[in-house]
Amino acid sequence: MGRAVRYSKKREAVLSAIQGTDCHPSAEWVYQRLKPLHPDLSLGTVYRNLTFFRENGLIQSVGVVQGQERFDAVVSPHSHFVCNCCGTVLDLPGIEPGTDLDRTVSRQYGLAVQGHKLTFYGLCSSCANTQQNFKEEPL
Amino acid sequence: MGRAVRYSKKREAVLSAIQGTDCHPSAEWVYQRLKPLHPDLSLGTVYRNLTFFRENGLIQSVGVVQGQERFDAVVSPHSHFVCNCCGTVLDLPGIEPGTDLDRTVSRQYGLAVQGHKLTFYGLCSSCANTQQNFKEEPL
DNA sequence: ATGACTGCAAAGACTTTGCATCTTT
DNA sequence: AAAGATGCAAAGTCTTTGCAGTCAT
Repeated sequence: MGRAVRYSKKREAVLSAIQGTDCHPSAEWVYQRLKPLHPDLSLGTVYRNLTFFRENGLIQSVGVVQGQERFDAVVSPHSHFVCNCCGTVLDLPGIEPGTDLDRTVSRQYGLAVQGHKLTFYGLCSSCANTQQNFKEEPL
Repeated sequence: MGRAVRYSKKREAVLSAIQGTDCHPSAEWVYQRLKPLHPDLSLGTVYRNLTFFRENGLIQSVGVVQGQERFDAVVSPHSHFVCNCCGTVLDLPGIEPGTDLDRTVSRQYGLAVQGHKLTFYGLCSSCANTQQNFKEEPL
């Protein structure tokens, strides 16, 4: 039988932190966020719990953005937008690739498809404005 | 004016290595591949050239797979499949999300979309067989 | 009591970078 | 000769892990 799982205040806090934000946080973000409330929290614990939650399907990875893995507490299918400039990650509800594309790929290529990620890249509004300013006031 | 770019044997070799395979290599793979032919090649040079090529649009990043960034010399739009078990990356030509989805996202969310990545995850044929064997012969 | 969870710090893995040297132009 | 490219090794980041102590059941 599988290993028993016990309650822990830190674990609960880590999950709440992720579920309570829409910024698709990194491990470091969660750590910084919880450190004031849990002064003895360690970064290792954050990593261990993120792995635990992902393996148990409570959160999913959005992928690695600018060197840091980002997580999402929303596990229902939806796409993301990543700002190439500041690394902000946004949800794009309603944006999905063609219907049942997983099955299409599975059949067409004979692969055991388990899921997919659709991620858009570009500049968020804020960074787009900054870039514009640079254009208007070249060095 | 921009900085001049000069020819270099190593740079050419790095690009050829990527263009000459469909395995979507990592920096380490390129390094190991070229080391016998260029005994004085350094890993730093591989990284510097990969960055150079990506910034100049000669290659693109497929994303980080099992901790290593993977590259693709095919920069025309196409999707990928990543094996969650062995990390193999496959091209999926012909698989694309809905027509002009970039523009749809751009309009619907007011974002400056520059592109997207559509990646499927699952088990490749080889790993799927292995998993099956495990099922058939449980511990 | 048992064994899961944690803090701490060391180790690991991947990537970047400073500087002297070599190469291209 | 000027400036870009490289080798080497050190440093930088992010993440994982071993171990002893703590906490939940």
